[in-house]
Amino acid sequence: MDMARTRSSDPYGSGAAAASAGTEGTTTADGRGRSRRGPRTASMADVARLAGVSSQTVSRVSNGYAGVNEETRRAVLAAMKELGYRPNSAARALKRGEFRTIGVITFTLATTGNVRTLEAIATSAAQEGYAVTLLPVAVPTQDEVRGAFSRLEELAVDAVIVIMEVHLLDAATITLPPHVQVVVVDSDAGDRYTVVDTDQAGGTRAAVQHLLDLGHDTVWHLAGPEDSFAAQRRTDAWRAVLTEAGRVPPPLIQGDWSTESGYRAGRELARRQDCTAVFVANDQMALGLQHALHEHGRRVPEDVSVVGFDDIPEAAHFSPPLTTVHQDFAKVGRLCVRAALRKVRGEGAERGTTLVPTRLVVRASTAPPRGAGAR
Amino acid sequence: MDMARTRSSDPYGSGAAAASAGTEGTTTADGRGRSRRGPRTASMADVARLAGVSSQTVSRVSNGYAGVNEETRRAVLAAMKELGYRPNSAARALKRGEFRTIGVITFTLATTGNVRTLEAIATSAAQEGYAVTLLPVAVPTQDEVRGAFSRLEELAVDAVIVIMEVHLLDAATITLPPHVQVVVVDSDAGDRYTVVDTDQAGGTRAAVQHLLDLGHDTVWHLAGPEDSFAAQRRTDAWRAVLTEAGRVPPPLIQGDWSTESGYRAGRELARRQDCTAVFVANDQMALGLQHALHEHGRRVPEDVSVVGFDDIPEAAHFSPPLTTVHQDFAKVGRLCVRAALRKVRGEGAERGTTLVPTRLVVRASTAPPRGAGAR
DNA sequence: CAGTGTTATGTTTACGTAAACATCCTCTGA
DNA sequence: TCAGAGGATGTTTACGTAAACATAACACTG
Repeated sequence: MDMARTRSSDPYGSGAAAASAGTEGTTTADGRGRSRRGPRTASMADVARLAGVSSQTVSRVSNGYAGVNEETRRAVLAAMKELGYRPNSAARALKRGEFRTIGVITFTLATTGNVRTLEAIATSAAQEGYAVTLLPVAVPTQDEVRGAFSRLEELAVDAVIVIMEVHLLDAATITLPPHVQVVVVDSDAGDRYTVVDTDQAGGTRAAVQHLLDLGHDTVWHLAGPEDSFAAQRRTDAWRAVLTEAGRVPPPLIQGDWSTESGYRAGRELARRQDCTAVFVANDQMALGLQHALHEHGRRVPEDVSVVGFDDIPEAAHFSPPLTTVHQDFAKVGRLCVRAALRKVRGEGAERGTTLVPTRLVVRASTAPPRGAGAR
Repeated sequence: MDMARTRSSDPYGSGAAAASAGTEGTTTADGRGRSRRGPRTASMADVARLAGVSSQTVSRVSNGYAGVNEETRRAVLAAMKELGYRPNSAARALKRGEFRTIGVITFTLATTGNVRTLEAIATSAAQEGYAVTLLPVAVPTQDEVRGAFSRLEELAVDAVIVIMEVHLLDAATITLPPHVQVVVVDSDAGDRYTVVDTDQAGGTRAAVQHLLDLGHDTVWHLAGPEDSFAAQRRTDAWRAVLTEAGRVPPPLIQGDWSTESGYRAGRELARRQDCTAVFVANDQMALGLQHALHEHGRRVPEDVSVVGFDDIPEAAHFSPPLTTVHQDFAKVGRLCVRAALRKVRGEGAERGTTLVPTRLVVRASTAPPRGAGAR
């Protein structure tokens, strides 16, 4: 569509490499080249020779350009098949100046949100013909982040999606070469980057309001780590809703997204008889919290109501099933890829934040406080 | 070490690109090349010109070869910094014939095991200077798998790690070019591929034996999907242990790894009063199972003992905390990368299976059956 | 002080692809 | 019958890097 090309269905689709299938996995160095293993992979020149055409014609067939005689095309395809030809992506990338690859920098795959987003990104990217290269950052220090970016720059990548708190990014960004596009998830830096994020505030409002509507006097909050913008946004919104409703926000409790930290927080909260409702910043912590509450004889939801955030598939099977804020990770991933590719294609590198809406899923972990009937 | 090189600390480490930092994100096409965005990125030739040396000397500095005069080296480094030079990975890959990238084909990131393994792979690979390219397969059909491999072949990848059931791989493999190395997780095809896997049988034996030792007459089994080798292996081992102990294996219950399927299975099992112990093929299903049992008034572990598999971080906070088989995903990932790289480097492409041991973690979801004290 | 290394650097070339340009046909229409 | 228009194909070249092969300068040795 975009040129004079036909973009026919992938010519290397299936059944290639049959010719050399029986070749043993030779580990010796071959004639030319530097100690590469196995029989050298066929190049366009090889195909061209076999088909009796020029390598340019092979290129044309390979890229699906119109204007190749049907007979010639068939001959070339046959030669490709016989030799098990595959385009060399390095040469292609070098020539075209693009890699058809999106890099994803993420800090951890331990949180469901990151994983689900990553999966959606990979799927969307694949649909667009892009591959996804993963760049894990072991420790969330600026040095590490900078190192990741440094590696990424030498990496074959057209755009970068960062699933991470940006303030770690701030100092590191300066080393980014100007042609690499960045999209960020979980950030408030919409003025500097393109940001795609879940509507943290909206989700939080729904969650907290739900608890207030049930009749709870106030709502406690188990927050995510301080350095997460998502966590911070949820905390801010929680405080705002309570203040607007004329309630006094109880002291903030700090977690780190992990189930374990939820458990620790739960042990604290179980002691407080005045705590009847908790908004937890993610489902994993909510699980730990429920565990602790249960262990200390505080029943959910009779004694304490709990609302989570994420709606991981497991949440429906917690004890009790968790009321939580559903995030559309798939959509976040899709939008990230779309934004990244729009940037790559130069179709308006608009900055700003795109918010993906959330939805409150009410299950069995929330109920009116005891004595609410008396009101 | 491996050559006459010094492999000095990365010359592009930090603070590069400062010169062109202020450049607006120009979206126009530049002079040469095809409509690339932004100021063309500096090449070796540019650096060489600025530093007053040949590009080969730049190459030597870039790759940390010894035998470059200290003064020259400094001049080159300064020029690199000023121009914000980054090696072009496509050209590098083309020249060297390798991409420094490992491809990972996986079917889903919904199961903790896959994710944890992937994360470990990415981390190990990064340490070895390799990037990881993710190739999600949407639907587990042979066509899809073949498509993934087809894409992968054109992708910049030196080796492939497959986290998937191999029988899907069987028919698809034929299209793999001979120089791409494959390592498989979760397979019994050790004769054809290099396989790294958790010691499914050992873990299962420990789990089932633990339940028998507690005094249960027999142990039920909630299995993973039929097409998973890991699931199949666990099922086989479960049956073997029971048979060896002279017990009759109860009918098999089929799940699909998901919490939801565990819940459905749990509803079935809750009805059977003769079921006092269940070995569940993964923790996520165990969560659903516990939920269903609880919902139907069957207490864990008083009425029914449950053992899971995986030891996900959440398992310690289930209600009750889950007794489960701990898998060392990190080690699996590391071994995969090591095997893949050994193949890439041609250091013995040994086939065969490497097993990573497991460990039974006893928590609160298992107990003797009621009336066991009467024995 | 010619001979022989050694060290530092430059020149040529090839990796595989695809854009740009150049041919060479075969029609069409006046 | 031939100019001209297209269609089909070939030739040249460049992408950025790095191996292989020069070369030049210098320090020793006997």
